[in-house]
Amino acid sequence: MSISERKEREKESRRQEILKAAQRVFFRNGFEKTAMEMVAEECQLAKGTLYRYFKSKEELYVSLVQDGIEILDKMIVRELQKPLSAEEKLLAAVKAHFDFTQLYHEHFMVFKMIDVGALSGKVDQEKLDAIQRARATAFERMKNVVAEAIKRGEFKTKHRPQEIVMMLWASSFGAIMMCGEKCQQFEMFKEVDAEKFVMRIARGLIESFKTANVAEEPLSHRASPVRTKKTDKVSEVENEVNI
Amino acid sequence: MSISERKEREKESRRQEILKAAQRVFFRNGFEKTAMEMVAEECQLAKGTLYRYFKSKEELYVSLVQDGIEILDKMIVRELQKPLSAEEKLLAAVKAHFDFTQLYHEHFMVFKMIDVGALSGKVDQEKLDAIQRARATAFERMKNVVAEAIKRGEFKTKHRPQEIVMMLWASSFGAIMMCGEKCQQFEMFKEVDAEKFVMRIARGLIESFKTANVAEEPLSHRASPVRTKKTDKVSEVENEVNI
Amino acid sequence: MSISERKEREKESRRQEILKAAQRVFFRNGFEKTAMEMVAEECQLAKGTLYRYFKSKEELYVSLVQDGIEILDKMIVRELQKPLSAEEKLLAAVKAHFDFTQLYHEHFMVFKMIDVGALSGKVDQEKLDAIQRARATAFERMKNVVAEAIKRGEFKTKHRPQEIVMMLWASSFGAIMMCGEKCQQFEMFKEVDAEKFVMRIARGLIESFKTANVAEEPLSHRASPVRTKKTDKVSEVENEVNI
Amino acid sequence: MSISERKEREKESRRQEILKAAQRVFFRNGFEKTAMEMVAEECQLAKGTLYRYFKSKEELYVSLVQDGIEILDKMIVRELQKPLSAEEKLLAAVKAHFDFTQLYHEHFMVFKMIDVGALSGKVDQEKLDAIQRARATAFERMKNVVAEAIKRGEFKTKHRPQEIVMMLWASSFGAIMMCGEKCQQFEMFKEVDAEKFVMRIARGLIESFKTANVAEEPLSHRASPVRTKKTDKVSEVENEVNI
DNA sequence: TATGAATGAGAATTCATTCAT
DNA sequence: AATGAATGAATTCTCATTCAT
Repeated sequence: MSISERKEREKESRRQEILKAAQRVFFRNGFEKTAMEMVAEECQLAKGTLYRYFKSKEELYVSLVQDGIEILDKMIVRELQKPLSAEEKLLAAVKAHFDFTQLYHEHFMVFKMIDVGALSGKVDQEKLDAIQRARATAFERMKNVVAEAIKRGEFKTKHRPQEIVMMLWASSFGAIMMCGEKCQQFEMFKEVDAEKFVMRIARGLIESFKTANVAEEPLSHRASPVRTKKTDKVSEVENEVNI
Repeated sequence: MSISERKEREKESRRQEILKAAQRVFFRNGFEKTAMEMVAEECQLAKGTLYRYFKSKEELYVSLVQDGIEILDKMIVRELQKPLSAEEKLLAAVKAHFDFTQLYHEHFMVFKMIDVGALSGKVDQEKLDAIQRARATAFERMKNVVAEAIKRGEFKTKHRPQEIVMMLWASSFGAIMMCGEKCQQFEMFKEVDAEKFVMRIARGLIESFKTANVAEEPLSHRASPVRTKKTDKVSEVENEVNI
Repeated sequence: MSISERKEREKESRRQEILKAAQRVFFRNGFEKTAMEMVAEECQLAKGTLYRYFKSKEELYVSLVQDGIEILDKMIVRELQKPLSAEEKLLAAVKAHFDFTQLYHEHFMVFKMIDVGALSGKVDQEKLDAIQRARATAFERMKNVVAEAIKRGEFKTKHRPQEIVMMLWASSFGAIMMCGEKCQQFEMFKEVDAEKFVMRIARGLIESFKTANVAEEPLSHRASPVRTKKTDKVSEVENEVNI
Repeated sequence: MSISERKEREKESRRQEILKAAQRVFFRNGFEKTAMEMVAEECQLAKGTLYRYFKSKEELYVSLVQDGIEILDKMIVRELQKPLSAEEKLLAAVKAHFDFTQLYHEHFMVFKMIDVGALSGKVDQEKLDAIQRARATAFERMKNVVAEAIKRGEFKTKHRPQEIVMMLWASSFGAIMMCGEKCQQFEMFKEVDAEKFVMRIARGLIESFKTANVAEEPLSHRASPVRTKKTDKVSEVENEVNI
């Protein structure tokens, strides 16, 4: 067995090497601007070899994501298992999310591309669904933490636990994204300490769940879309704005 | 003069037509998957003609972004000019940001996708700078609103006005993005009313600027980077996580 | 109009040029061994240009066939319209078929590949069907000739007209193929005069339709397949044969 | 010796296994669309192993052909040895040819597809010569049968024995091919009983060798090629045809 | 002897950009 | 100014063959 075992392990380790290289290259250039040739060069292999391990460029890319999700999930779950208050747990989870993005910067880039929808159509929906499911796990745990906090009276919010987690997640995500190196939207974000920035937002938000200061209305049931004047004519837009 | 004037106006209007078409197509397909041919078809012009108005695909794309930013900027500034409290103004600004994304969905898509890094060299730096400047305007106005609020004691935060705005902006951005149709990350975001969701986050955050409940530490001067153990070896990562 | 007309004509003539070049190259090398690059070189165009006229290698190839069928069809129909006896008409049709294969050698190659099944799966079935239909026309006319000959007593055969034409066609086809330059099955075929060879077979066969010498049984309704001992084991085969 | 003998036998049997597998796969997909990997899988061996037995893909393919030819040859010769009239022998030979194509369908497929020209350089000339020689054997015997028939007055033809066999062979080949499952040329061939169809043609042709009804001119020495107007200009062709 | 990982030349196709008309 | 035919570099993916183990 040891012989086939060793081969198996070698094969896996080669797979990992490719993933590592792919990470670096995809990160530097983005999905579209990365050629398989570049990945091959990065890991000192021939182009064809990549296809022994991943059946297409997309598959390679998505594998990156799957690996990443598992890591993120573990990092968050680990925090949630610690004996802390709900607030502390949630903050720890946000911190884990943040740490993940810093430690595994490249993985985060890949997430972002998915979130931005840049991959839909390019990859088997099946595979994307699998990622969705994997991603939901950490989310589920956080929901439980919130549910208990509400039950215990630690949180006074009228929102459903799921909504609480969504708010936390969405704002952290935005914060992390804005502070990212590649995000060129605003120069000024370069000046802040990303971690503190993210955590401050989370704390602020959580505070609003503990007190009953903020007027809360139900968030679900997407009432009526604001988007009444859907238009794509630039000129009309201009007028509208100027009035 | 009237003859050259008319020509000028015609030229501009043709430019706008191209931009409109480009918007639609870039939105539908993303930057990479959009061929100039497609844009040409969409606006019933020949491919070659596009190059009379925009010197490259990238330039066309960036012009789209610039237009969008200007619109967004105007929408925000308009709100800030209204006679409201600081909190109300900020909420109105967030609302304007949200409305923009709904009204000018395509423009927002284009924003999200932009990776300015990939454009340098392909687009005049001048143009890129113009975008940065445009983006900064609304931001600046919001900063002023916050500065006054702090001065008046409406906000009790220790953070600098700029940081307040950044927090607001980042979390709104994250919220809007997560609720976007193309965002594949979590199904559950489809269930919420995007506007209420975004505004609830903003209100929660602003609340934390008004009270002094949240422990605040300086955000700026990225003290020491968290990212000490930068690594790209997936296997090591596993270990790290499991301990 | 003359301007767009001229352009139209130029476009068509360019298309024809490509077809001509493709014919030569596909003939020299066969479908699989022909690279688009080679076709491009042959007609002094860039690779990409080919794709303006034919959307894929297969499409280019099949277009060759379609053109060829039309020509063949015309050649045969022309013969059938002459005021001749049934026998003479059929012989003239066979001769036309033969002439076609000599004059448009390349086209014939393409037919052969279709007949051999080398294309199925590679080209839209729809397109192949269109070819079938086109091909059936000449056949239909020949059937009518035979039908009349039988009615008039010129032919004494008990077979249906369709079967007569099939026999004639099949044996001519085999003869033409065997005499083909590329057919390496037998050296000796190089020694005969292809035309005489083909015509001699046709005459012999037709003779057997005129006299009632040959025992004729119904050809239709594929009775029971001979293939009882289907096997693909080479070794068993050997044994079977040796006994 | 027994040990090296056993080895030898094992080696040969392994070779046969590979051939069997190759047959199946080449038949299913054709030469070009068959990857060595597929053959390897089919016979549960590693790709590299195939190269111990056949020095290239082409060589493997040609070996298949060679095997097939030998089988066909044996089948025909067996018939010719029976105590029958010349006509009966020839018909039996045609029947054997037909049976071969039904029994060893895959082999026949391989025959049909072979384009020996494409193989020169990739396969030992020696091997190609062996094939030519193998093919000639059955042919030679049939020639002898015909020669005797002519001498005995059973056949009244003026053609040389070789030509008679060629005619028989070519028309049978065409008939068999047209009735083949993969032949896309004409739907109608599906309706006939292939065996009866082939045999009817053969009988008709042989009949014309027995009587002196058909005007016979020498077939050999390809007098003057018909193909005088060799052209590859499609447009000229059109004109030619329409006149 | 058998394996199967690695190779790298090569093929089809796309598309931004140019330029003659 | 507008056109759209032509270009050819670039990209993804395949697969026959080799070779270290």
